[in-house]
Amino acid sequence: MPPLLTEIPAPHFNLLLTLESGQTFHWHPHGAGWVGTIGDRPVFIEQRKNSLWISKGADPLVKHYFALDHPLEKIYETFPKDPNMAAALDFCSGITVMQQPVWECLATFITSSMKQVAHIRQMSLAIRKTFGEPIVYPGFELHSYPTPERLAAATEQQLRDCKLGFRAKNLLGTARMIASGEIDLEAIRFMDDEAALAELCKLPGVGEKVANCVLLFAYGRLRAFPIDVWIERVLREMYFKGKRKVTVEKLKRFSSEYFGPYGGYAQQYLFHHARKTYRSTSNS
DNA sequence: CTCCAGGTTCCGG
DNA sequence: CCGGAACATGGA
Repeated sequence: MPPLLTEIPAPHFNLLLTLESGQTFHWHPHGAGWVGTIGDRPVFIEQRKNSLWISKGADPLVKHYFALDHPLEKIYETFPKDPNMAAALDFCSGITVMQQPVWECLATFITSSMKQVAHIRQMSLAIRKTFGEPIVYPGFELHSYPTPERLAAATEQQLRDCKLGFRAKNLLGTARMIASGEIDLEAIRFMDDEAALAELCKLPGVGEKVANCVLLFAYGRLRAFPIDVWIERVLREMYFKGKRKVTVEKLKRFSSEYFGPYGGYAQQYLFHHARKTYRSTSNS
């Protein structure tokens, strides 16, 4: 076990569920905990009951990254009271919507289109290893996520070698627009949700779904509601069963109202619940 | 082998 | 405006 750990309180938080909920893709199991990077720092983190034991000095980073200040109990009170939401909450209680570095989150979700979580992880780790800076942690080869400038200087073929396929062109194009200053990720912080969404969608490979993931997982816009294949399935089966001609537009309008001010939380819980229970309950 | 995966973009009607 | 197809790759 790593030396020099600090204990910080984390009531209501569930580290295992949060790391497995498809928000981030680069953490490695280590002993009873995990090793990974937050920004350019190596961090060990392990949960014991209502506490986290983390690398000494990493408190501020960990608290922010895992959003330990989110008032989960109050957030749950805002969820709609229906059987589907109740089942998802029961299954996912303790998951936080994380606050990841913006560029890292954006780049990772650009590579996520039409990919399973396991594949996203492979691509993410390959990009880090190929282009990122080595980060020292005994027993692991950690790397930072490469900057937009670093990826902007890469070739499309180098990115394809990281198994990105057609996504390589999108990630490269986005990295170049950000490195050149054409799009300013920091300026987006000060925009309202609608303007921020539109700005992100100017980037190649970024549509509404990816943009909403970035708004939710990196910009802390907890109302953002990404609709992917899983959520679309859940919405149609749970809330529009048997209805004809339910357009995606209809689903968007419904979910933006129905799930309330913490719609992004509701979405994340519905997503994780559906993904983990689909095969075992729907058919076999 | 076939199907599908935390989509986006472009094209024809 | 709309539905459909192309786009790469690898688990299940």
